[in-house]
Amino acid sequence: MTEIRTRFAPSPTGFMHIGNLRTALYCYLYARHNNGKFILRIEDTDQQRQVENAVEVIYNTLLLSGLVHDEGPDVGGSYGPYVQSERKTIYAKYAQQLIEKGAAYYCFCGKERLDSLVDESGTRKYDKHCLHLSPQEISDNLASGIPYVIRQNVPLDGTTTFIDQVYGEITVENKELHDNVLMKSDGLPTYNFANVVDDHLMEISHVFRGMEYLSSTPNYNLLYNAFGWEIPQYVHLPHIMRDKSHKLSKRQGDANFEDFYNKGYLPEAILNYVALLGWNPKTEQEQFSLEELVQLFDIAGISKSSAIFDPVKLRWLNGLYIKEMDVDEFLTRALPFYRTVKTPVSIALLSTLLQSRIGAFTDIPEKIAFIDNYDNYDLALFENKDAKTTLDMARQTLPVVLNALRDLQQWTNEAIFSLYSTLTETLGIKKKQLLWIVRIALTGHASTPCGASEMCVLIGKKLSLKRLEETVERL
RNA sequence: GGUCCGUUCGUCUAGUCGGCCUAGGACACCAGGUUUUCAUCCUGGAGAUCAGGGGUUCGAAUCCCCUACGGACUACCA
Repeated sequence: MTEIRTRFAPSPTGFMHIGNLRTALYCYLYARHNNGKFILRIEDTDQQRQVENAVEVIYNTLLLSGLVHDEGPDVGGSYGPYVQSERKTIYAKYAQQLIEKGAAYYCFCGKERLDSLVDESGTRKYDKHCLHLSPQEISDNLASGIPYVIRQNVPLDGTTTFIDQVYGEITVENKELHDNVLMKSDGLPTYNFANVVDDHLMEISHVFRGMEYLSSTPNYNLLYNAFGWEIPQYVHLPHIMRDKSHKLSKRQGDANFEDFYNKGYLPEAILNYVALLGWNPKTEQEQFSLEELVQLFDIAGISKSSAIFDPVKLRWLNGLYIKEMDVDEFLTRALPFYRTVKTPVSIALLSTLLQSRIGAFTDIPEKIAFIDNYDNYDLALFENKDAKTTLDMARQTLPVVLNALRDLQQWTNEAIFSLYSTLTETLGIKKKQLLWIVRIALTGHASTPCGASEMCVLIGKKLSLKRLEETVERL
């Protein structure tokens, strides 16, 4: 059995959006699942659309997400070069072969003539005008330096059939196909040509790509056949949508890997979520490590219909991963987001409090803003229907609590909490009531990611007492 | 316009060769419980007549046909 070889072939035109990432993931999973090779190839044949640093973005994304490639521009391999712009002479050679076989031809038509071919529906189909040029005309044109392209010569009759691993058997009439440009006038190939040559030369066994290529696949097969090459297995993937009728686009900004990463999403969570968008693992499990995904991945589980990207579910999954992180790791990731806090607090405690309460690390500044934001809070907060607390109750309770806390030697959560417990008895109120009142006095907020004793530990004895004094004063 | 592809809860989906589907799970939502408010966690609820219409069949979300809607392609972009 021949080796499984998959390739991720992005063009360096900007960010790595979620759809791209999923294609890379599936390529990776399929290759690893079958002990095959995962190859990275850079498709940079369109010089106009090149974006500075886009290749670095690709490397970085693959690196961060753990999708390690076996061959590629940076790691080498025996099928190189892995950058299309460096394979120029290869394409030229094969294009020549195609011309000799009659499967392609020179075309000297200019823009004006091409535009004149547009029909009433706005479609422009090339009329094979240059196919009928005499050898003499062709060599004259070539000699006089008239710009040219090389076009595929698609048969006028017959049909082309292929089997896609996701969509099944697809048949198209050849007369519906266009004589695509294979080599551009700048000497570089189009995707329509380069992908065929490269996939063959790199011995790619399974071609994973977006389903936008489904309708041009017959063109590619005609090319494979003209060369006498074996056609690879096709795995066309449904699109990931922003909403019911819009594809996720690079322009949208927030749908790319780097942004999510920078917002504090974990690569494992992003990968996990993306894997499940359009693929079903045949279990009801929702959380998977990359290794588990490798184990389970199966083309049969890929769905045919497009999926809408749901940031809410990604967030939930990310929260799950965050809760499972070990404390030190959490602390490291969270630290940069603590900078906004001016009040000195216990970072370790803050982290344990936060870990179960955030869906992404960028939630932190907002979640901890209450620490600094204390002055002149609304005293009406002491009135709570649920706990049945009143302002009066606060007036009587807080001075007692304040005194008791002043005398407390051990400033730990346990000590403080048990102090509260004893005080409820001496004051004759419910624990829930005391805790509510004290927490309000310490935080000035109805809802905080910590309780009345945790807050004391968090901001320390000095500040705790100061805040309580302030509140007693105001009451 | 033409060609190709798709259509199950708001969203991601299960549903292999028609019967166990009075359509299952997850997110989101709602309610209750635990908890030091919040969050976590636990329990429960609501939510799809399977796009619509015709067939085939004893029986269809599952097979066939038509219609509608959505998407892709129709570039010297990939």
